[in-house]
Amino acid sequence: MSLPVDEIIPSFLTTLRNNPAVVLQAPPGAGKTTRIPLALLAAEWLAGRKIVMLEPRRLAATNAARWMASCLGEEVGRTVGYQIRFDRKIGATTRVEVVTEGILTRRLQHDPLLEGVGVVILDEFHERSLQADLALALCRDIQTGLRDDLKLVVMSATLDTEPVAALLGNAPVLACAGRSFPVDIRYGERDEGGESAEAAARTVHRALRETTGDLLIFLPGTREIRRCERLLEQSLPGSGSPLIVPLYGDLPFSAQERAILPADRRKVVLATNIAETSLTIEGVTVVIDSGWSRQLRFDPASGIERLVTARVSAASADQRAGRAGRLGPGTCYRLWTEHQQRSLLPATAPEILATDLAPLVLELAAWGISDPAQLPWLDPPPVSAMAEGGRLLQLLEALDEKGRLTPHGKEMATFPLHPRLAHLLLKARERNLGSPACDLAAILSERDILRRASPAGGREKSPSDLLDRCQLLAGWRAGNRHVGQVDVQSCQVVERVARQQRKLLNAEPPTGSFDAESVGLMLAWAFPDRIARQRAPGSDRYLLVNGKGARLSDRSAVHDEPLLVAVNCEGGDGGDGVIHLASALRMEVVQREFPSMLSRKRVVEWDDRQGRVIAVEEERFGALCLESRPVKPAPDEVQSAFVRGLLRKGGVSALPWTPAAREFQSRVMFLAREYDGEGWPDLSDDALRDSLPEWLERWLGGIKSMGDLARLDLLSPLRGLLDREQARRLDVEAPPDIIVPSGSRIRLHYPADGPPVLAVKLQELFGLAATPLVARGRVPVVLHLLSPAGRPIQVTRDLRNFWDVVYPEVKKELKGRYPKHPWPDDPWNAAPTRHTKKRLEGKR
DNA sequence: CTCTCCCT
Repeated sequence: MSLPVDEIIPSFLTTLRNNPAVVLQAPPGAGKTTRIPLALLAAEWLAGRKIVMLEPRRLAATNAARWMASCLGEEVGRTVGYQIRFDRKIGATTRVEVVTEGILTRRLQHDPLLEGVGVVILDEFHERSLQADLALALCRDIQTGLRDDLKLVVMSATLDTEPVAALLGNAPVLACAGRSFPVDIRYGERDEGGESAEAAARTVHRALRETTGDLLIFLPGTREIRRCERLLEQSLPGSGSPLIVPLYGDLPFSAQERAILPADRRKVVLATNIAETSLTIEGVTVVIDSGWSRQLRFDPASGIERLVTARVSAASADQRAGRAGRLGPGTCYRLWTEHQQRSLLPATAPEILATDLAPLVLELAAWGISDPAQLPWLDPPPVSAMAEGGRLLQLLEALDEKGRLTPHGKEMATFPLHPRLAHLLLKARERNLGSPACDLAAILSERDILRRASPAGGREKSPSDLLDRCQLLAGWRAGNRHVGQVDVQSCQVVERVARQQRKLLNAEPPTGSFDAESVGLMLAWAFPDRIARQRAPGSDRYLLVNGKGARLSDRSAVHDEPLLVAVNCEGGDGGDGVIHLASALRMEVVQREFPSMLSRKRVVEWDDRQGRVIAVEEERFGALCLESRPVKPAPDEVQSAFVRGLLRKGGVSALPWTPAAREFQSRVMFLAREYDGEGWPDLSDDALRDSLPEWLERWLGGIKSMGDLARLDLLSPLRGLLDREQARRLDVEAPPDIIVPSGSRIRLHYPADGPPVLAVKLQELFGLAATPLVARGRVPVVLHLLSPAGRPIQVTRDLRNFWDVVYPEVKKELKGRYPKHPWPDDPWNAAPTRHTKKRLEGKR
């Protein structure tokens, strides 16, 4: 059978012979995965050296190897073999080795010269997995270093090939056509927003009318799949209706098979991204794409990942649409508009830009590199995520304080596990906890063995979600049939991983006995940055070591633990994160196991609730306070804590202001305005707040509570802000009051801006011609002239003019309204008074 | 109101 790629094979072989690297761009169905390695097998210039091909998935690796072997009429493991985790079919005569990503990385680390290998092929490179990017960087490093005879082939379906060709020293690019059928793309008429399940269900009805063949619906996650499934079951008639089948990674194998294999009637498959690349479904001619998928985001600040529902990229949408054109012409309904299509990102961000890079930092350190700029990258690993990865590796003792690989880190790098779990195993070995650690690490690294089906609630409380799972695994191993809570398939996978680790660690066979304390300890080794302290007794809110907040999920069996390890923690959108899996941790264990991370801190603080200064010495673990005991504070500590508390509470307005103190303040502020630049202190509230410790602290001796403070005379500290000369001038130039002609002493009011105000009954000023002056005679006061009842009559700064012009006008009306008071025709020569006529006469 | 997918 001939395939499209056959046409370019001769030119591919000569180009690769003459160049160190070639980029091959070919869409799915071109036949590159099987034809290229077989073609190289015949190339004499390879002189019998091996061909290693990288595949992103195990199934793809074994299928490719089996197909090539059958093309040669051989069994797998003779000329063509493969190696994936737990399965190796490679013999002495094998020349084509198909391997998955982790295998290639281990092999490169173990054999950095790639002895006996002539070509490395990176298949499906457009998927841009972290491991593939790393493999390319390391292979190119080998090629430009010690092995200039090594050939590299990058095969890609949709990637724009220029950047990778440039990275490989302007490698030639060969392209060939694919073999797929046209797909009719039908855009939606409006933006469906986030309601993808509803929109998808409606479109299923439409597609069932308009098309034939099976339907594949892409939805972001299980929640939407379940919702869409319910909607369709309610709206489709029972008999003759199509088969509705969900498909996602957490489903047991048998349920996945039901979705993939042909059915006896029309089929509607509701799937996640799993159907985009990993699984191919027989008989699909119609695709409905919601346009959304769940994507992982990594927050370098907290080292925590979170899943978001985001728009797919244009490349992803094309890949999804292509799923309808494998058998014959197909149809794809896109639940977004043609207009929105233009705003899609061209491609999904490569994994290296969006994930935890601690494993990458360890691989690079093992390769002998501390600065990633020493290697070629299509997208350099982000500096912040690399730094966070380095910090974590230091916590895990894999790197020393200078970022160099330690012997412990070197051993960690040999384990097929995340560095957290490799560290857990090595620490556990020292403590004779090897076998339980292997179980724990296996559970943490594989899919959850606990069945998710049961709704929230109904689960027993437990000190540890992980202790529960370890015990369930032990029960399954012992053949307990009542373990309906576990997924048998997941247990088998976990057991295989655990067995591999026991072998690597030289650990005892599993005993099945676990205790909460050692599970907590082991988890604290692996997740020292996820230790969390309960905010208050009984609360489900926690504070993590890194200072971030998190809330215990209802799905966790852990409840009301003062200290725990937040093993699976999902970052929140600014607010609290969610802890999905947790394990209790004993205080003494932290104190014993992490002495270098503990610190003591004396805290003297104002406590609002108790209304007094409290002093404690805290034992801290990062941002967490593990223990605090009361201490006796020094007087100066109390005072500064008090001031800080005051400032927090409400600034200077929280001080015990009296009218006299406020008046003093405003008088000084008046003079400071009048004599700007002559050294008067700024007594505004803002300035007082900023200098609170300096001017108030020494007056706080013996004050321990708000009650004590209320008895403080604020005038004294405020007076302390003036020097002797200023105090003298204040009394003269901004007097608190003025004696008016009637003999009354009247308060002057000093407003925040403008001149002072004298509010006085006008009769008390009879005979006075000149407006009173302050500030060495510079500033006339503002007179608020009042009626006998204290009502305002006139505001003026020109008293003479008032008597001459205004008084004659208003006198008549005042006389009518206040007949008992004197209203002389000649105010210049009348006696000033605050009394009525009668009293004046009586007095006389 | 739950966790997309893949790999040593």
